[in-house]
Amino acid sequence: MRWSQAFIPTLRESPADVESPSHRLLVRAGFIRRLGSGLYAYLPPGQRSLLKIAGIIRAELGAAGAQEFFLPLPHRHSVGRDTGGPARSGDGLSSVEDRSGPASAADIPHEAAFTELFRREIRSYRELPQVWYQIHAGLCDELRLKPGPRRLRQSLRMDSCSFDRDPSGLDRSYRLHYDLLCRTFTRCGLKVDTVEASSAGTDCSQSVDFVVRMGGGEDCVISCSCGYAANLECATSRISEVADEPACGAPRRVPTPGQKTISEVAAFLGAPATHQIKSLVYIAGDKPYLFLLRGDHQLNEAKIRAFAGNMAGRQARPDEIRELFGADAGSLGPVGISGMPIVADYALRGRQNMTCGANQDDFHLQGVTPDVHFRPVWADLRAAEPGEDCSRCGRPLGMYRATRIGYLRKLATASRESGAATVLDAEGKQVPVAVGNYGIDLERILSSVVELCHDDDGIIWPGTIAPFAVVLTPVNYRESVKAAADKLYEEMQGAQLEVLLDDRQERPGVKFKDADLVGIPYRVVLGAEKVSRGQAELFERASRKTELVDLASVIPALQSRLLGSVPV
RNA sequence: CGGGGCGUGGCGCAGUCCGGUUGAGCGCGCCUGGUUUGGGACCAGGAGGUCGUGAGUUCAAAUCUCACCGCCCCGACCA
Repeated sequence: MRWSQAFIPTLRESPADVESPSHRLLVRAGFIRRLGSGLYAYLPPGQRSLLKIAGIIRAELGAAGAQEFFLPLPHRHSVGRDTGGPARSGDGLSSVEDRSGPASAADIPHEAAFTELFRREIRSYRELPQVWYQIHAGLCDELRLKPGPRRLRQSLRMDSCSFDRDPSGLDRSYRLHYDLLCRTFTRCGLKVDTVEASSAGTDCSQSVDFVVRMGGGEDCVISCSCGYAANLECATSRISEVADEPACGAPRRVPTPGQKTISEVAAFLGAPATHQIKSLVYIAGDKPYLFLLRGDHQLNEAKIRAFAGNMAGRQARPDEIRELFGADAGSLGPVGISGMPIVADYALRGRQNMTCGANQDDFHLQGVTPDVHFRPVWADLRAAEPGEDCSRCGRPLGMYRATRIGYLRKLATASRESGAATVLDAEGKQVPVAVGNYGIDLERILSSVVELCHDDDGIIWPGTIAPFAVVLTPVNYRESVKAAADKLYEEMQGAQLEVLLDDRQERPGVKFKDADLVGIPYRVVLGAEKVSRGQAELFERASRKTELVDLASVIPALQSRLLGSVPV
């Protein structure tokens, strides 16, 4: 490609509203442009890199025996309804309206389409295992969009499904994908961590996220030196012990005028936060839920989804709380409450003689004992926090921010009913198939690499996903230098090197700055003096080191370096 | 969905409070000519704007009012 003909619109200055270094560099280097909130166009350099990533994924999946599909995007109601359930507002699915009907889900989970095909076409256990995948632009109805290429209405991703005849087969498919994702990320130049992921809402028995550590990441990971690592959404920690005074008789109602928060009540009644019950009301699917925690603990909202029909709950409004409890939020408690589920965190189990709201403004109850004065459902609701003790080894937990770029899920076969994929086993009986889901987000790979691999001058691509392998930079595109550049350009193309010839009528400084910004791994510089001696400069972007090479050995030198830079 | 902010050549901004000498400017980029040519050159000339859209107030609106649209931030936390 000749740079004079290429569309690589580099910018000297940064646009406003950049949210991260990767966002700024991808825009400045001409890889992406925003077309709307959460909508980014990938320009030719960006598309080239995305295709490189897709190529790596296809190669790894192909080597593992997976087969690629091309699935339709705007499914009608019928597809996915059986298996994926109806599209609900706020469930992360976009919807569209068209001539053939009212709003229909525009983005049924890929496993719904795969499962549909499987049910129609696969009959016998002898046809298993199957691993099916597609690489496509999926839609996502983000509640909160952010500028930058990581929270999008649309994202390019790989989704795959494995179908096995039994759990041990699923174990193999899962392991296959685990290894394959690891190799894919490594080849893209990323170091990844695997962390336990929330299984809420996805109905799965095992769930792992692949994440890249980075400051601006949208996920939090709780981790421990013993190897425990989990997404904050599902992380746990050891519950600190609290000693209780023995309970005596029925709860006592005490006046607490104007005392609403946990800390106010603690000061007023002398009841420490650890001896209080925190009562939180959520509404999900028009139904109220009462969640109880120890006063010093925080609710993890991701964990409550399992109790709210997997729907996104919201905190109840003040008017709803008053209608349900006859009191305001500062005076709520579980005693005497019926007509709604009461879910209590494990940290309250076995406790006694605690303090909570009396469901009457300005009054609290003391001497309340769970399982005696109210009967909750027990669950893990508490948000783990850094500094608490690891539930495995007892050492203090750490936390870091990260971006999720891939996942593995084993679907729970037992709970799959009418929509389940089945086959006939050796005895001719219908048996459920063990299904796994796996995914990779290609755009996040791209932006994560830039986030982690750049310097003040621009992007530093790993050779595997760079838009071009080498940029050929004649200092002046004239006379002997032009002749040498044209000749070398032809030879590089003949050698299958992805070369960009900077034939623009620009000063050398502009060419160097642009090449650094775009981040092309190698640069071959041709200047009049060196060319007259049959030499060229070979510049490596990552190390910023230059060496003199004979013109005749430029191509072999590049080839050996590029091969060396490809891991696995 | 709630609260706040912004919208001025391709990009970044000033001007808006206090309506009128501002024929709407500046930096970067872009075009032409010339001088340059190893890390974002210089000189001269030039193109490019429904001041987000629509209505209103006024002798007069980028500037004041209302509505709508778009975008950004914060909150509700989503894959």
